[in-house]
Amino acid sequence: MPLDPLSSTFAALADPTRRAILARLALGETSVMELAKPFDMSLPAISKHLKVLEHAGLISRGREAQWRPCRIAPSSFKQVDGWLGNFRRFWDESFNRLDGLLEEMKAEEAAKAPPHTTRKVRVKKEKQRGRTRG
Amino acid sequence: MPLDPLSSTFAALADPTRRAILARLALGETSVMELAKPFDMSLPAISKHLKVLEHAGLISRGREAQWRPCRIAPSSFKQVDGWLGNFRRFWDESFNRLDGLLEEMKAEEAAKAPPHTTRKVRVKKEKQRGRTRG
DNA sequence: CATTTACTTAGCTCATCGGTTAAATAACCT
DNA sequence: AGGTTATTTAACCGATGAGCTAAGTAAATG
Repeated sequence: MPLDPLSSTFAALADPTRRAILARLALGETSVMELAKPFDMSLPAISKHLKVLEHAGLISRGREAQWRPCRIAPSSFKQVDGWLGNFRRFWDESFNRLDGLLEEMKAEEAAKAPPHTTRKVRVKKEKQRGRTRG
Repeated sequence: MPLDPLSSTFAALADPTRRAILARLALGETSVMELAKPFDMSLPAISKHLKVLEHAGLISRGREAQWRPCRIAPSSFKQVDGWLGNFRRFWDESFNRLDGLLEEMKAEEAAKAPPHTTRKVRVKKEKQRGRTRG
């Protein structure tokens, strides 16, 4: 019984070899041989890893003569990011819209009031770092 | 030999029960009993899942009388998000620089109307993080 | 056609994982 | 103290996962 897509994807990402393969592929499409080079591991092992990555939707594979070039496939990454988004507010303080609005209001206010509010402004800027929606 | 932190975290996320637990915890801190309720599963099983989540740095646990309240812990989420960031350009079109510049230009153009002094800053941040609200 | 190159499949081992039940621990409540 | 409630630990089991070697497939090349 196959796992749900998100589970397969996370499972695929839970292996350092596979993450290293993805990191290499982020630099561009390449062959299995090329991908295998950095690892002290048999070729079949790499082949399995690629199968796992493919099944997880993290890579796709083409055919060029005897080579099977691999490349990053976006969709599963996107899904992981989407899932992670449900929790973003826990670490990205400025993610929350209310927070964002508040910060903005403070900024507006601080923009009028000069020097003694500097500290507050700096705090605000730090919180705002990473705020991407609004 | 324990896995590297990122591997443990991804491994922890690769289970639907554990992701459901996290989803519940996103609504707020709660007890093991409460967390176990939705699942057709023994309590020890849940206890194990929580141990995995804790070891993965995804939750932390307190002590209140006989309860061990669980809550989301931000750090590992953050790390996952950070790792994912290396690949964001593959699915988030507005992440890449050219696109970002384009967005900025558009924003500048559209800036005739709205009365925000902080506008420019916000656009810039958006470009940096590469995420815009669609 | 035979060989080389690039991979994949098959079959094995061993460790880990997700689940179980039964028993242990811990704190509260008569 | 004795019991109830909340949770963990122990011991086990079947399935899966990551690695191996050896053999199989597929396409270019001598």
